Amino acid sequence: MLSKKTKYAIKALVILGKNMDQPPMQISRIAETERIPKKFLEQILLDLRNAGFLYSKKGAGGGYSLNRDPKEIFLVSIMRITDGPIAMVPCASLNFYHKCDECHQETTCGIRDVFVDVRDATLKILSETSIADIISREQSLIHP
Amino acid sequence: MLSKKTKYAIKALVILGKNMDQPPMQISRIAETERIPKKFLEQILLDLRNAGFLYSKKGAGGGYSLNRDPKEIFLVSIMRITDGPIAMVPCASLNFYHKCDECHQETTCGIRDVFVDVRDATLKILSETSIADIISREQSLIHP
DNA sequence: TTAATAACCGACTAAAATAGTTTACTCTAT
DNA sequence: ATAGAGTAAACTATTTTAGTCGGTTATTAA
Ligand code: FES
Ligand code: FES
Repeated sequence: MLSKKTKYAIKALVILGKNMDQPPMQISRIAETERIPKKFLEQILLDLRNAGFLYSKKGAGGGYSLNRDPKEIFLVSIMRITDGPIAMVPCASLNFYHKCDECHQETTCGIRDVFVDVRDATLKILSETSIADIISREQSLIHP
Repeated sequence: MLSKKTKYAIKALVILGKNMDQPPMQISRIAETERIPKKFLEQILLDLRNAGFLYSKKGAGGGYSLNRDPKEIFLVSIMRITDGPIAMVPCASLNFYHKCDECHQETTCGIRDVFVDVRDATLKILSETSIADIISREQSLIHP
């Protein structure tokens, strides 16, 4: 299951993606419109900022805005920041690899072999889908 | 991440799949060979039995064996028993659907739209891969 | 028929991950 | 100066996962 953290992150980025040409938006405003606990969202946006996705400005009139084109922010990158690995077994993870403590020898593990395929299929979609894509998918769903 | 429960379930079914023509195998033997906590494995095998995948026999000389062809036991069915939903968001689950409490209207949700695609890709692999496939993949990995 | 074996069952506990909250600090515009 | 708004670390609560415990029931073999 996707964590709430990841879901909130995507929602925040989508809102900021629709806010591109306007002045920065405050955490409290995002939190209110999406009904996300403010302090929790604060942590999440900070992570995204430290990862380079967001620009932030302190003080009056400050807030957050996207630091790059929403077409270039892909779900896979967000999920790696908020949830960590994409793969369902640690031994199949590209960015968070570690040995499975339950399996004796990973090179001949049939489970790993299957879940590498699952990872590839998932990764293909998540690394092709951007915040801009989510926004345009929502548009298509509203006006079919 | 795949739970240990699911991983243990697959491992147990693989062992039993290799044991098809022999007398039933005891929990304790499976637990020892795969280093799975016995009492935990007991629960898991019981679930698989109640779902109709295993045959069990009590008393001396008893144990567990597969109740059907390993070619007909697919990962998707096992995972649904041990972990529940395949989809990463509840609103995209076929067998364990429920509303997302974070999203206002599911019909126009862009996140859901993407994760339905992810579910389909995952589901395709998991519903095509059987215990027999895992066994033969392991053979291929051992003798390339 | 009794003892041993092995699955069955429900309730309990421990540990880890997730989802937050609290408190205090720093920067910026007015 | 002061109010607005992000930064940061530490703390707490809740939920999920991963087990454990103690006893019951069915089957076989001596
Ligand atoms: S080695 Fe990772 S699943 Fe077996
Ligand atoms: S409705 Fe389920 S992710 Fe939005």
